[in-house]
Amino acid sequence: MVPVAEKETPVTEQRIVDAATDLFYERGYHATTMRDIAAAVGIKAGSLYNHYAGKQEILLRICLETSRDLYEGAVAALEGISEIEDRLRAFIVYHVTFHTEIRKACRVSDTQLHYLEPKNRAKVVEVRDSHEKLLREILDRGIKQRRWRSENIHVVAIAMITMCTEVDAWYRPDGPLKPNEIATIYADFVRRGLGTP
Amino acid sequence: MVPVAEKETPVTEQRIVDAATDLFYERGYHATTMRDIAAAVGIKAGSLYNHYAGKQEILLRICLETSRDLYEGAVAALEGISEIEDRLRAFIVYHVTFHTEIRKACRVSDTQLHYLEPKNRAKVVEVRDSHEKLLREILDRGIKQRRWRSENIHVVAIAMITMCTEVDAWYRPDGPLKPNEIATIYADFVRRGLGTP
Amino acid sequence: MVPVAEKETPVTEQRIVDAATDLFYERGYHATTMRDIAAAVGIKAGSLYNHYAGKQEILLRICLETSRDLYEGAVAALEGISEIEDRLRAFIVYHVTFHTEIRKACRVSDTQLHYLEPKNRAKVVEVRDSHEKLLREILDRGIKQRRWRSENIHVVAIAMITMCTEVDAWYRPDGPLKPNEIATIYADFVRRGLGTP
Amino acid sequence: MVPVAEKETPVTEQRIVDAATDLFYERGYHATTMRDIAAAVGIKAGSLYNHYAGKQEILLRICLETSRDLYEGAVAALEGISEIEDRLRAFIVYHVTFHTEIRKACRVSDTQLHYLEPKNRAKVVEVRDSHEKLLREILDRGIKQRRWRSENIHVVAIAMITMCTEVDAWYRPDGPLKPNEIATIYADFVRRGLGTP
DNA sequence: GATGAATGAGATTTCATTCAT
DNA sequence: CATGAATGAAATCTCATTCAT
Repeated sequence: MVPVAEKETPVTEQRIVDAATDLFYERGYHATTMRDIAAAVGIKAGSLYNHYAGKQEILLRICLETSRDLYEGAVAALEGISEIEDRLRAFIVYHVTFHTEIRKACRVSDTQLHYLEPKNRAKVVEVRDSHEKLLREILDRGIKQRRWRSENIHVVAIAMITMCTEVDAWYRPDGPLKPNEIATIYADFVRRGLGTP
Repeated sequence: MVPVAEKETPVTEQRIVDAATDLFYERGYHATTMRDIAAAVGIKAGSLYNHYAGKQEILLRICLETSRDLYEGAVAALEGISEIEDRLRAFIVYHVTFHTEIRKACRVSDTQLHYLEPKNRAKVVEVRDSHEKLLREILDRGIKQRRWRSENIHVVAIAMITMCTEVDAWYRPDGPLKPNEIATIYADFVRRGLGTP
Repeated sequence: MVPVAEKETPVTEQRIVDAATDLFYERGYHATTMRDIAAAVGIKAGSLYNHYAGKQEILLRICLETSRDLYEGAVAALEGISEIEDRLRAFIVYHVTFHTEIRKACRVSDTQLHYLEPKNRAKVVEVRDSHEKLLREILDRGIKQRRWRSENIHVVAIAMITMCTEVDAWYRPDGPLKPNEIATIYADFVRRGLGTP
Repeated sequence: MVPVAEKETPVTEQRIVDAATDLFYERGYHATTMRDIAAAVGIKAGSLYNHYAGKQEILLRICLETSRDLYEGAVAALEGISEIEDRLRAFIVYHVTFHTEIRKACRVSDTQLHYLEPKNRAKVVEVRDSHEKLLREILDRGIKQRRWRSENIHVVAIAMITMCTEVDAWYRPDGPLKPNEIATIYADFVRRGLGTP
């Protein structure tokens, strides 16, 4: 009846994913039942299957979408930045911000990933590999330019990225610090940690 | 028949815990069945109940023992060290080493903790609080002595400890670096990261 | 718009029945879903209910139509034939031919019959009774005329008709024999089998 | 406590198979639920899985056991009989008797066979092929000895065996004829039907 | 101590059917 | 007429746990 029929987003699909994200975050994949998800959406369990083939597919969508958003956002965040230390900082700031802003989806995507069947997991891992490559390229370039200590850079890289990722484990939106403040603190910490040879 | 019956180690109890640790590590608490555990030990599911009251109790034992070992080991590692930077370094080195050496138990203890019933979880959290207090004391003292930047030290502290803990997510015993080498790298990174005001 | 609107064949109804026949034949009534049938027709499950009241009704139509066709065809095939052995032969030839030519519908009608609710099944059974009566009359008349061995004629009758019916279990249109060739072989076999006293 | 501990037959397994046979016979495989079977045995549905991996396995056991018994019994029934017509008669008599005596298992084994998954079905089909070979050998030998009409012997063979098999569709233990009486009638019918060239 | 069998509670999934659009 | 979404009932199967032996 309303004239401006906008592109009708499949709203139920989204509500299911949102509900599932919350529940997987709080209870974990296996401890969350289809009934739980359905109840959170306000439908009956069987109705979920009109939208997703099963529980796996819901988890897959969460993990895949989150990973893609993370990757594509990182690419965009680095665009146009050429100075290597700036690139590293941009990467970290984006990473930390992302993990605080949609922290539940991030946390689910990280901690429940290995409950995906191998085939599905592979799809997600592929995206994540692309993402990790972004960081590695930055670090490698920095090493070539002799900006940082190069010994054990791989270990340090893992430590650093882990630290930034795990922000989703403790950040709370009602805490005293805003996402980008935290991001700055992390970026500073990392820069100092990397030192200069 | 012979009197010299030494303290009979409850060997089956230990084998059950070991098997459960491996399985919880690989599949998670909910995806691991009592039959899985029993099969790994070489007995039947019903027999597990001769040793533990149930699945919860097995997880509880893993989490509690691991947390206690971590805490008590940290206390011991700090003993006799007074200089504040040395204490921090000792704490980190011990923390990282511990998380690499018994990484599966550590990982289970971290990631499966919230599948413990509240009462049981509380027991573990108590120990972990004691452990965290150790670090906080070190940091607080360091700040008083103006050794490090004090702004946002809480955030940095969390970042740091998280990073050291998560070593259990990627460390593999057949990798190129020994636990204490990794520990050193981490300690160095942290020291630089903390900087000086 | 044009007046010549001929008798609009309810084409979808027929396509549904045809698809259902194939599926019931291959998977059985219970293993076939409304979605399967709909997909085979090229519509969605809900649309089936614009044509049939439900799955039962589809099966009912298959069984009832097939039984009626069989019965009415048999009556027609016997028309004008008076000699008793000729009548038996005509009955068998028609029976075998019918069961080869529309073998899937016949097979469904036979093997899935008892998945009809009692009331529906009764409708089909009524038609089948009429059909069986045709054969019994032929046999009884033949016995009166002392054409065949009369001992155990009932058992033999069942054996015979069963044999002719079950042709739908193995006949394939691309086999070496045509329906009426098979029918002849069967008729000959039966005539010899019945023997003469 | 009782001394003469005989070999304890896995009685529950057998009772499950027996109950399932009755139910599959009456309602078909898909219309029979695990609960139905369990109730008939007097246990709960879940307990069935202590004995069989699933519904399939129960059906498989019924089909496989019945087919094997049929085959091995036929081999035994033919043993020591060399005259070709006697062999055919012995085969038919055994076949008919078997299908009347354990008619429910036979009927299930025949009509529900194709609800077995391909792999399982193949196991049963293999046994049935051996069985059919027995008949074919008899017929082929008879043809070589010019005992019977040889034209279309394959069609006649199928018709014959079908007829003998389908006895399980109508025989009732409380009917007027005993299994071996029926068997004799059938054998006579077939002998006459085969005729002599 | 170990075991086989039972159980009850529940999980995921399927599916015929309904109905507003 | 067709459809997408919802539903309720049920089905198969899983699993922690109990217990007699």
